[in-house]
Amino acid sequence: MTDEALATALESALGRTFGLFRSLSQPSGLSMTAAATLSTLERNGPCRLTALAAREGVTQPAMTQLITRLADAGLVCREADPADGRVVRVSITGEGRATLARRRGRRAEKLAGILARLSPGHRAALAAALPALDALASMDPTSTKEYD
Amino acid sequence: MTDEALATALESALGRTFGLFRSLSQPSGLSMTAAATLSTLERNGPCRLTALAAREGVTQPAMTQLITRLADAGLVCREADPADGRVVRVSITGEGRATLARRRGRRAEKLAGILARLSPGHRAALAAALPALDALASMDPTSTKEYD
DNA sequence: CATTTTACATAAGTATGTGATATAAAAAGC
DNA sequence: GCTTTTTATATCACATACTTATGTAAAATG
Repeated sequence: MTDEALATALESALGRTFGLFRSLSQPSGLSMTAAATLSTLERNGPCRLTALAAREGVTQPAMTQLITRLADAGLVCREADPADGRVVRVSITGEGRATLARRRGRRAEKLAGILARLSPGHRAALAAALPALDALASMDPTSTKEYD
Repeated sequence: MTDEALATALESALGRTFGLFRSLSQPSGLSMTAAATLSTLERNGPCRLTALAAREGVTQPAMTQLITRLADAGLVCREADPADGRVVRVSITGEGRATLARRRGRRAEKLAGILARLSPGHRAALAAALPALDALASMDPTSTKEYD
């Protein structure tokens, strides 16, 4: 399978999972961007605001606003960079981790119910692809670095 | 790996790919929900409005408005059901298919650039998981039918 | 030290979602 | 057959989370 064919098929499949993925959570609660941002912070540690915006595919003002909301909710913490007075370093708080864990538990429960209806072979294939999906999720869309 | 562990890991990985996935398209153009809805219509054929809403994880009013916008843009077509005067059957138009294909091409090109930076093993794992991802994408979040 | 660039904030507008409710057709009860 | 209830969609008012354009202050550049 060519890279181009893989990319096309993957774009299509992931795009179509979007609705299912959204239906895992009640409309109240964290937005997709908020959850993804918290996840990124949990996984990669403190991060600049602009880098977060690029990572999550939103504009810088959108990320400023999101971080303001998350900070007001106590889920993230903004700190000044001692070496550069312009930058804001954002990190996840304990409460942020706890919120994320609770959300993940609730969503995983629903997702498990859906996965149970897949064939065992499909479940095994998904399990085998987890490291690759994780690597894909960690890619920086702007970077040109090779091999995750 | 237990089903619960798979669900948790998958929820996390897919959630973190969200930002990358969004960054594949310019903010103008189809919204994620619009693209996913068109994809569903392309794949599954004509569909009731309420069924589409459930499928895409949005409320019925949201789907009514989305379909109105898509119909105004000529990407979908709403028809009355001859057998039931209440239902609206939505189908994708040729222009809808063309729009979707163009979008898919542009996004796949960007995604291919990102996939190229993954290890060959990871790419192979993703390719192997495509049928499973596709089956997952086709699951109805509300149904209880077994084995996709 | 003036100029440009970079990092973030603010403001105003827009798109897209929600909940509550209206309408009209079909199904159900009796 | 005529209410009553349910189902499918539409409409309305409002909330949220984006966008673009622009402002401000710190750092880098010449």
